[in-house]
Amino acid sequence: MPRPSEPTRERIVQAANSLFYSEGIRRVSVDEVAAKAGLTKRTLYYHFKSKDDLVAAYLAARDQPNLALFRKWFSETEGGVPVKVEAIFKNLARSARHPKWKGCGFLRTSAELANMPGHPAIRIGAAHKKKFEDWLRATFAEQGIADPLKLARQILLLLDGSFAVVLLHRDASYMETAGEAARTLIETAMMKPRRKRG
Amino acid sequence: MPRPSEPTRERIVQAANSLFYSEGIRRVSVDEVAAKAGLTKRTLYYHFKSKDDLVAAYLAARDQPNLALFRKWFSETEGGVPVKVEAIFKNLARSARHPKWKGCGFLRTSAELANMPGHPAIRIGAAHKKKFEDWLRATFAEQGIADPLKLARQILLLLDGSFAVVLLHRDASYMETAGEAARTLIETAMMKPRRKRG
DNA sequence: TTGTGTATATTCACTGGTTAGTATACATAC
DNA sequence: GTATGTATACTAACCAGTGAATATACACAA
Repeated sequence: MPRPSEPTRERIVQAANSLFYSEGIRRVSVDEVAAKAGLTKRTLYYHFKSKDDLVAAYLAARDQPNLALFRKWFSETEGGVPVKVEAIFKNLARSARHPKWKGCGFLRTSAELANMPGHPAIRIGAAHKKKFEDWLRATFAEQGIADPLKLARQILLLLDGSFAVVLLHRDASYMETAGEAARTLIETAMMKPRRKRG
Repeated sequence: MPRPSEPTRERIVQAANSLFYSEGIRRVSVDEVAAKAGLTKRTLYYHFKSKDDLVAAYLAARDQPNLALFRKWFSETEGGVPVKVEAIFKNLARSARHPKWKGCGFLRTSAELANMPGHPAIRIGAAHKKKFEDWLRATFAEQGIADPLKLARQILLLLDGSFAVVLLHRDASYMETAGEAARTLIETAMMKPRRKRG
């Protein structure tokens, strides 16, 4: 049944997403992913050439939705940039309190595959974080902040730090603490040598 | 050969440390650890009741040495607290440039075992980070900083964020960026409502 | 000094289960 | 009648944990 041909691959990626994210990549077998998608392993291997390929597809599918969510949280918040960025952390804290939350899929994958530095999935994760960093950098540059890249990286460090710390302690309040730090850093940067305005 | 009885267990933990850190917990088999320690799997299971037990011992062995290193980097640096804390990040960046560096063992373990929230190894990791946080908090409290716990957590977030980001991008300069952010946050906190002095 | 028992420490060989990936055949659509 | 897509059944390797036996050190009795 070739059918529209896309739903199958899509279903596999969704099953992979659900299982890899909640159980870990090495913990989940290809058979389990196939079963969750409602088909056989052999069919899965028709659509993906290897488990590594499937892992890469799993992360690639998380890239745009994640970025869109951050942008949405930013733009739907009233106020200046410091407050809008802090809102991302507050929303993230709310997500992190959900029992099914298990940290950042990109970071957990890079931790699990730390012995395979060139792995495609790690490249996808790195590109994802670079996109976020660049979006922040552009946002800060619009504000006339002196070194927008440095500030963007500092915010990214706080964000990824909160993913790691909250996963370890299962205490989402660290995310709000990170948000405060982010706001402080942005405010400090905006006070200094402004060229445009805030 | 009972012998002093300690070197064997010690050798096993060191072998586990080397393999789990560089390859990942789920990637390394108990047989591999035993082989690296120069004995049989059955002997390993005489000293440890399960692989989970061995994983916990692996992290427990990293706890004190890691903390001692941070304290050493702090105390051997000349200057005020902001500079001394920044020195931790600079030293960490130097470590991270070593090819065998693979991030923070505690964080990587919590990422790999994210589906087992109560795992003993995760508890050990959480306790380790709490010790570091508390040492920072005490240090900041001595400086008369208004909310030393909050500041300590913000520094911790930057530290763990740099572990995660540097592992993903393999770019240790993020650690120096995190150090600058830490210094900024500490300086900002010290400027405000000081009670003692710096 | 010699024999004997017991706790400690180690090995060999095995079990039962899992896993990534494949050879082959079958079905459907156009 | 060929492309696409799916399933059955298999391989070869790996892996956590165990059963049974053995070796050593040492305490104590003869």
